[in-house]
Amino acid sequence: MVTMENVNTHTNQNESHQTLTDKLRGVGLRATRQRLDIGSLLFSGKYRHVTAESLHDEAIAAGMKISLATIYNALNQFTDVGLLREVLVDPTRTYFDTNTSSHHHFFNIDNGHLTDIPHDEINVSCLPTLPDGQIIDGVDVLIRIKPVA
Amino acid sequence: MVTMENVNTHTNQNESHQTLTDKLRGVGLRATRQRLDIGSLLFSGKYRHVTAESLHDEAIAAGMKISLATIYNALNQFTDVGLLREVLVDPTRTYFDTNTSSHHHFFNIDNGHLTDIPHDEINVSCLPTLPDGQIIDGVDVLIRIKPVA
DNA sequence: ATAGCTGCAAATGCTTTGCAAGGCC
DNA sequence: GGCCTTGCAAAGCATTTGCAGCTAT
Repeated sequence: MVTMENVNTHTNQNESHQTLTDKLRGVGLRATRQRLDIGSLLFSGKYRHVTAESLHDEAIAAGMKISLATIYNALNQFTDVGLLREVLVDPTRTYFDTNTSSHHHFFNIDNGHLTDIPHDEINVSCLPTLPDGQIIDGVDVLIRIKPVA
Repeated sequence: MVTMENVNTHTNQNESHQTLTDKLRGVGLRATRQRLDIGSLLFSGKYRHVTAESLHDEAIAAGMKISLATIYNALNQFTDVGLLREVLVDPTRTYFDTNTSSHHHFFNIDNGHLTDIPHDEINVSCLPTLPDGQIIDGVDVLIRIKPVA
């Protein structure tokens, strides 16, 4: 096997990685090269929706060296510590959302594309009483959309 | 409910199977013993939430002879023709709901239990405009609940 | 130094499928 | 009889895990 030297082969990430390092340490995770790499893809500004595979493809395309297993591990760890949020839309795969605040989604059932709906643009009046001894953990609204046939 | 006898000729079976037979034929499916059996479990009055495995366990416990593969096939066929509805709650398995009308759910994240919320007890004000050329296919509201820690 | 992380491959768990035998119409 | 359905086992997928080697702190 070929041993690669420990040099980042993709561009311009020192300063964003600097911030990411703090972000990761702040939640108790070591700032490894792999976590910094995918963190730079995920937390670069705009909110994103990814699957393990889409993120892996993207990382590989960007020249990063990271295995799919590590992507899975990182996405789950990021979710555990609140850096990401899982979105339930497709029973066959798991979507992760970099927007962890309370908001909802459009899901295009035709192409699998997810779009955010700002929290204040949806109003859910929840009249029903909860089963006894239960409290609300969260509310998810998914609006499935499709092309005008 | 217990099957009284093993009728295997063209003789009439019990009357709930009689109704089911029509129901199945009405959607273009042959009234096979297996489909009638699980239909009797699913459409016996009250609305139900099942997974392929839970329904299989139940069928076996009721003395029915049916394979898990056939359960999967039947649940998918029933869903295709509108006799069932898929509910997205758990990325690791598929839930089916015998209530196909517009309504929402409580999902107890502690034990995986699903509860219906009548349609008129939830009000979703949908202000956001849809992406161009798209129409709404459906709206799902999932309220995740948990025990009072 | 050492506890934690990575990556590969194998394992897992749910779901689907190929195909021969059997059942419904 | 002909075509659809069933059931088994095998395949398929997304995801997780065991473990040896590597790395961050």
